[in-house]
Amino acid sequence: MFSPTEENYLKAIYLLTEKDSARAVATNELSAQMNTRAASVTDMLKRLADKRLIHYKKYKGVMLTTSGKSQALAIVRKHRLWEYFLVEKLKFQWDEVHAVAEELEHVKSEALIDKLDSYLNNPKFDPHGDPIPDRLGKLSASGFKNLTSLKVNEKGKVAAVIEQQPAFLKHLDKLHIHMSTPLKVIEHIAFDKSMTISINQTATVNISHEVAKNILITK
Amino acid sequence: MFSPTEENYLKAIYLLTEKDSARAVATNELSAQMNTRAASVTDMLKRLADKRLIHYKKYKGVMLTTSGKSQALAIVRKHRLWEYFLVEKLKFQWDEVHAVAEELEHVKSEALIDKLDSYLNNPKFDPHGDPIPDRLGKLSASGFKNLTSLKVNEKGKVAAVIEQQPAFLKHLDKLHIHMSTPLKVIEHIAFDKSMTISINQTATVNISHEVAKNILITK
DNA sequence: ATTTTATTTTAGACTAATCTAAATATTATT
DNA sequence: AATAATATTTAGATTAGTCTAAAATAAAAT
Repeated sequence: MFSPTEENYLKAIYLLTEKDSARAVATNELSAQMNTRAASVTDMLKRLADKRLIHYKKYKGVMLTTSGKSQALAIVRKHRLWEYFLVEKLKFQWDEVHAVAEELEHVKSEALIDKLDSYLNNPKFDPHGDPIPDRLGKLSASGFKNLTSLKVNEKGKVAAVIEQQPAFLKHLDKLHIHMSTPLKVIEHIAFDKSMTISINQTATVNISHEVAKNILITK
Repeated sequence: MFSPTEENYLKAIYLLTEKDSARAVATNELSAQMNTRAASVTDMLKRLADKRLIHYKKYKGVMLTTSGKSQALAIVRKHRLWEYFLVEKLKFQWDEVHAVAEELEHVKSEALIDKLDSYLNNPKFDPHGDPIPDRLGKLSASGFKNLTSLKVNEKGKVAAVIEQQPAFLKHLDKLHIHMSTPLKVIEHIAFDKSMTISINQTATVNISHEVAKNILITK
């Protein structure tokens, strides 16, 4: 159907607009996300536009068509299901699974993914808290808040993380912050936007804005 | 490390010489196995020879080097472990798994395969009865006999099948011949080399030489 | 409203893997 | 041993995906 490279471009466009699917993605944004040169992106955008997977106007950036979005969701579904499998069944750490899932997501078999989904009991969120689209591309609405938006004394549990680099995830491990860990805001430091929080009612630490903005919270 | 295509050529050479690793594989044999033209095979053989994965003399065919063989065994290991996973855990039929495993075998992660191996409790044979190499490339010796070599009244159980095309496997399903099914030879028909056998002490049927030679038997 | 800077696109080239058609080797047959 | 048939290799082309360098466009700054 589509090559792994085409799939990766579609996925990248989707992920860059996951929060705001109306906006256009710039060529340079994509080249950064894909680790390629802008010229290569332009080449690929022409091909994807020919296949009616994206809306593309020269110099104006790119958006997914309905068909492109449903393709992208299918790939994201595969990626997140495999991540869930790797952590739940094969006992990988949550910071180790991304690279492997990048490869597994391109294996082409509807039956494989549907059977994997059943085998895992149709999980709704992957190990990083990201929603897993169902066969039809539907996402469970999360209603998560960003940690930075909580007021002093507000509490919540870790529901998801945005950044998924191993370096970031290992940092959270060191702080004993995991999925479902209870957090409470002690203080916002205006000077550097950092926050003091209590973790699991035991430790109290200061975390940078950079870290806080990558943590999503639920009740 | 190696491209999926390079891996496929190594695997093909290995499988063609699994019974007799001393013999050379001809270009045309490989082109048939890989569904490509002989000219493409020649191109690839030059590349594999440059990488010291095969011994190659123009017009004289090809053999794996020690390094090529250990690469090939690693790929065969992945293929057969994934087949086992697909049948045992995801409940695929044994005739459905080959194509999917062809893709999964190229996913590059030592950790993935080792963890999968443990998760499956280090199986020694795949769903078709073929031995699964261990991490070091070692195979469990099977000592299976070909069904065609059994004498009248000799008994045994199905231990493996050679041909793995869905059409063949479905034919066996129809005859209720599966892994471990007890068989007994009733008669050899000299005229067409077919055999009459009893299956599971219930049915008695005649099977062609073509079918019989693809079934391996153990006690 | 120009000019400068940044972004994006085009032009042309490269590699891996494939193909067809033609040339060359090997093997089999008379 | 010469010839015919088969197998293999070479030559040259093609496609996907990438690159660098240069040209074109858009956005920002004066």
